[in-house]
Amino acid sequence: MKEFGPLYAYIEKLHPLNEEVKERIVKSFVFKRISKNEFLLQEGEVCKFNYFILKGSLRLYKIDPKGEELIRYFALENKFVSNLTSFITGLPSEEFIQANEKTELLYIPKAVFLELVENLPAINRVYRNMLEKAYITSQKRIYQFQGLNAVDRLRWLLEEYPGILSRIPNRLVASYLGITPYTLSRIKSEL
Amino acid sequence: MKEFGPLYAYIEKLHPLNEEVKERIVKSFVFKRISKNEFLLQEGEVCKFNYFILKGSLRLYKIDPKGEELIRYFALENKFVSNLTSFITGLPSEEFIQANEKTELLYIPKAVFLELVENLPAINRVYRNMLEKAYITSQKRIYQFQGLNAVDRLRWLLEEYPGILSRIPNRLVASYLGITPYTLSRIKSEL
DNA sequence: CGAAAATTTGACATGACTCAACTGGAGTGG
DNA sequence: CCACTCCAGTTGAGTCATGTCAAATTTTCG
Repeated sequence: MKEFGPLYAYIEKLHPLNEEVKERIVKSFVFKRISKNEFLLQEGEVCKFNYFILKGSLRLYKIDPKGEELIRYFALENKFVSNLTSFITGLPSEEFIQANEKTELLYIPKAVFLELVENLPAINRVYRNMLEKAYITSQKRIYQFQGLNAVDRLRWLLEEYPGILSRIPNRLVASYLGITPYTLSRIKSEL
Repeated sequence: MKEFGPLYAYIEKLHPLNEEVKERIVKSFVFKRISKNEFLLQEGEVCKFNYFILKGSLRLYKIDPKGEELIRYFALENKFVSNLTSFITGLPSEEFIQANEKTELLYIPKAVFLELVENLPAINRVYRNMLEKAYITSQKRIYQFQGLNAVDRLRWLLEEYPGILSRIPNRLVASYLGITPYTLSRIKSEL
């Protein structure tokens, strides 16, 4: 089960793991390979899984009334991701989760995950950390939109996600930044 | 203890209350009256309380490098509020919490609150609901910044907080919307 | 290799900002 | 009760950042 290395490493940064716990983890998560543009979640569906990304990347977005894709989050390697709102409440998602590139991940069904959260302190810690990080990330992003112009947002992005421009289509990055692809193209030269 | 009516009502929407639990609540929260512009939390302090607003309103904001006040949230009557990030992590706050007007509130120390969260299902439900709402609100706000222009943001605000313009100084509302007071003044006529 | 999509670039339009001047109301002291 | 001051809010003129649309260029991928 060599795929589990990155997941163990992730968890061990939060809480120590022993062999017994590792075994339960191996039994609970499922490996999956998806291709570029494949969906993990569509608008209107309930998010029933939690995903850990091994390789590749996903984006979370919603379609606005004009039909534009508004990207809220890029999830890269070694991140847990799901639509937390739908995952928590059991209500239909307003967002899509889609692969930007060929992606490998481990996923765990909600019921299994919640059971581990109850019974394994390590996973309880993981969940709490997910919620806290999700919240803190959201707040940073609000301030970024509220306080920064296009150039500074790009600078900020490049610190958070170095090399993202050579990896993710710039039209998607532009959406994430809340600017047009034309503007992104222009400000890249001012970097 | 007639001050507790609104708090009971708030909790009872989430979980039923009996007399015994109400008593514990009365013993745990403290009533406080603060005047306009008074601070509940300053940048650099650790947020050690959770507040429930009975009357009046607060704002949560941070000061950006240019010295501008960036308002992230207005908290009105019948809302719980605190700097969740600092409250949860115990790290110093990057934000201020300040009264917009004369305000009456109930506050509870973190340790007492967490003890109630552990022991009273009603308060456990309250905490979970706070976290979920805080997260969901953040996401809505991200999409609002990403997808809406100044006029549409104002429309959105007036749905969320009807009558806010006659209650909170427009210069603060402008900051919340991420626009200048000049622009706010102009777009109000287009409403 | 060739078609389709992504990116870049130019010309122009426009939404929002800046700065300064003006208006009006709230509070204060005589 | 008036006059004065002090902010908050409004308004006008000019500027700047970003958007729009079309065309040229490059990249991607079947």
